[in-house]
Amino acid sequence: MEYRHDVDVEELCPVCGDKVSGYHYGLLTCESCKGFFKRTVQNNKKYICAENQECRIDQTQRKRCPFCRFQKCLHVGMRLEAVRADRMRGGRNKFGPMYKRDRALKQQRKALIQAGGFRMESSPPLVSSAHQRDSTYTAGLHPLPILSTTPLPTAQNDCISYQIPSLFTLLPSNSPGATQYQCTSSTFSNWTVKSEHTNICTSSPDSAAGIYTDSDEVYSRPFSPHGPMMPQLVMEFMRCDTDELQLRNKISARLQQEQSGCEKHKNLNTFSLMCLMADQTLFSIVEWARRSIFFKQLKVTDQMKLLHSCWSELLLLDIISRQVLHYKEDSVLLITGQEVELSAIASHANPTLASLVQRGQELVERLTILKVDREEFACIKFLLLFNPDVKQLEDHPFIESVQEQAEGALLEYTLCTSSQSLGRFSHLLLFLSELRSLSTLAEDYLYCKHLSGEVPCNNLLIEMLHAKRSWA
DNA sequence: GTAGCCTTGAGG
DNA sequence: CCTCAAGGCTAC
Repeated sequence: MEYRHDVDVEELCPVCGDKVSGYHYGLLTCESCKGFFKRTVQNNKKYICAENQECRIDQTQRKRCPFCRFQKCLHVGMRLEAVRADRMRGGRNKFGPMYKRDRALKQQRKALIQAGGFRMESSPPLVSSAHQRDSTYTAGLHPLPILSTTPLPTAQNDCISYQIPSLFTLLPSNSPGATQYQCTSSTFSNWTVKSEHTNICTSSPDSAAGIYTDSDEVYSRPFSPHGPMMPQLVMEFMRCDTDELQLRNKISARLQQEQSGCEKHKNLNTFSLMCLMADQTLFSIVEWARRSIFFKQLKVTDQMKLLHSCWSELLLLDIISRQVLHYKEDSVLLITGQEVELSAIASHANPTLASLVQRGQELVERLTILKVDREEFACIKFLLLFNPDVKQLEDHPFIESVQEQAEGALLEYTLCTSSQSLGRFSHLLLFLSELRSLSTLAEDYLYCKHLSGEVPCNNLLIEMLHAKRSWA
């Protein structure tokens, strides 16, 4: 459509295409999608899709599948946290400045269009590219991307029996309903991809952290019925979390299998065992990401870039959070449930490793004093995963928006739970940057060990170690 | 349950 | 004051 002066720029609802009535919950939407989003979030509605969770949502069909409609609302960037837990009317929220910026950008663009006579379709997205990705709901089939990691090195310590995994094979093939992710050729628009719908509305509680079912009662305060509630997004993050006990059993079984499967394993040293454990934990991290809200909406290429960039941070966070949540002075709790005395580690470690452990332990102690909880760790995981600083992301606006949402959710959560929330919030952000620098050191250490042939050939770990260096 | 219109109230 | 994005109300 050619720009006409009497038609305002882009005034169609990104969810259903109806006429926009203003900014609602983070972006310009129509009145009906505003109401639908509000009802869904306020009443904690659960919908089920009767089809394949890929129903087309437009003005005439939007009533047919609330599940897909809500997924689309989330996908285009409507913000759960903009629905007020206390139901207070009127006033302004924190999105005010964002709306203002967006308006200014739209004005600017309108002026440009008027001046240059540009065609509408070629205009770049302003707030989020997500709605444009969705507006083209069928995917062109394009060649699969080639994994741009260096070839796996030959095993110097070839005692590990399982096949070579690649992050790429872990990501798309195993995700149910996500078979449509394909790399788009550069001649096609970046957002020509069939969107996979997240499943947060119907996700079963058993896939979540076990104890957390799905209601507000998790965080509502008995003494204050209208008081702080668990922010919606934090609830979603918790739903994505891995069940610790299940994971413990799975990894313990896997390690036992590895050890009994091969005679040579009998004398696997502690370091090799730790690497195996890290490798298995990485698998669980990839699985967690794969089933997580927002992440599964990304194209595989972006998923890989994000995971390649933050795997060591997530791994380290996994270890640290376990120590904080089950704090025991002077010992380290492994993912298998075993405890190792800190003094034993110190006596066997070389100076580099000892200093890494020391720094990690300091972080654990600080977080233990802060009493950082599962919910905060869940937010931090998303902050690490959705890192907008990663280079060459195809859907950078979406990833940036998730980062902002996760940060907002964490802030809101600390507001609910702490009397000095700002101090707490900035402590947590500080922790984030310290975790990042520590993970870089740990990664370098591991890479050196790998080069000297001391890391067993547990493939995902090594693939990750190589990936970042080949991306760089 | 949906969606159009109404009321509210902080911020400019 | 006015604006406008929240929540509320209600005919359908």
